[in-house]
Amino acid sequence: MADADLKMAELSARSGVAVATIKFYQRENLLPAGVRTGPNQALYGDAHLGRIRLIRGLTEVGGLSVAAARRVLEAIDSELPLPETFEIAQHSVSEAVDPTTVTADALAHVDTLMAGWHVSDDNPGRLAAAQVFDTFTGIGQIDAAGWFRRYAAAALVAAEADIDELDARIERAAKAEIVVVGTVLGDTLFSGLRRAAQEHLSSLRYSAPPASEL
Amino acid sequence: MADADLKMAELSARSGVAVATIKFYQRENLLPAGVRTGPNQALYGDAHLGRIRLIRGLTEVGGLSVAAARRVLEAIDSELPLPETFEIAQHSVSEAVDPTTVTADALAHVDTLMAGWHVSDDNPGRLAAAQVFDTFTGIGQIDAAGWFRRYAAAALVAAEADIDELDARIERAAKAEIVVVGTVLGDTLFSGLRRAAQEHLSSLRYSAPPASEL
DNA sequence: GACTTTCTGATAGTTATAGTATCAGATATA
DNA sequence: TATATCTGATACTATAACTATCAGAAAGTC
Repeated sequence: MADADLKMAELSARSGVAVATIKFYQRENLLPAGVRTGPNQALYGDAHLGRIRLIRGLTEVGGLSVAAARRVLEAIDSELPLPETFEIAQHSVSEAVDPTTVTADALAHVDTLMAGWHVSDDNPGRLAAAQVFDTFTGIGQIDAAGWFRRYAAAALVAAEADIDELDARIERAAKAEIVVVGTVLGDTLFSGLRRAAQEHLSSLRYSAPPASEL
Repeated sequence: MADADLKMAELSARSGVAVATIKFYQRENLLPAGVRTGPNQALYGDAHLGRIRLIRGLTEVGGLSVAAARRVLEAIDSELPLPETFEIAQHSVSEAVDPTTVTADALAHVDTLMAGWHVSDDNPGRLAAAQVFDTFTGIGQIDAAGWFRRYAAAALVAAEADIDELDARIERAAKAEIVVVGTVLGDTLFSGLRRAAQEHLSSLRYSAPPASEL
């Protein structure tokens, strides 16, 4: 597919994003400038269209702020080693948790869930999970049915899928993009599928099955 | 534990939330007024402290907006049947997806993942998952290692844990709270644990294990 | 019992985010 | 030639989530 040579108005029409918003993304360094053909003319290609779609996916679907989207896009564009790209993506999907605000008890419980896992003490996910534990117990709830342990099992399944999907890519650019997209959109995908699964399981458990299934 | 009879300054100190912010939550109907002891005096109890902790958990840990937090708190306080409370919680954790913006292809793929599940066509999670699929394919990525299918399996594990945790409660108030907290904080918990699992698995796969483990 | 502190609800102001809108000049198109 | 469209720069807007100030009134302190 050859480059489409789009003008700004066409780029806007095809992406469904307003011209002023595209200019805003350029100002914010999320989107490179077009190919200049004069002091006030420029052309855009399929790469720009794809980038706009990625930006909207990260912000609208993934819930990233524009600032966070800029950080992960820079990580994709850079020639950083993959583990660094991974780390930037991980830090961008949620705010950093101040380690002093979580209790030692919560961290101990989370570490029990992750027994046998090789996870560094300052892994942001470990702290976030501990924060959930503190909130849970802080409002007087207890984990009566192994909720935390079973979420750890689910997380392991998803993380295996993430790593396998990464392994299926050969080029660095593709790997970097899947790291970012998988990290950011994985949370959205999971929460959507979990909501569907909740409806399924609660209808199974609390409703009488239709006669045809008896 | 008897009611603590806190004044505003003490409530603020114990919760770690500024007085002006607590007043803001009262204005916004997230937090009930205290027990009046005069035209410009009032006392607060443990219930207020717990409610503030719940508000902060929903907003800071769960990422809910104040408006969304108000909706789920109202659902907890109401005498609505549990399925309705569930639905309000589900709709509050993420923005509604316009069904006309997702492709039929994406919906078909998502429905394949959920084969055998009893899920209504307008389940918000089904639409959110389809939106992720569209974003994924829209930037030219393909699902090379069964990423979507494996996420569906993980979601089922988590949803089972959710339902079992709900079943472990007897009183309506406790059930309503766990429905909301589980729905809202479940996403945060999963994403944290997934990030930890990613570090674990990538260290397993890409680093030489220490000599002691050989 | 005077004096200082703290309380109340009401109102107004602040900061950050994510765009939108307008403009002046220059270029493309009919 | 006339109209439409482009460029970058600048200014404006809307919303969210607080945060600050204020005028009484009550509480605590000596």
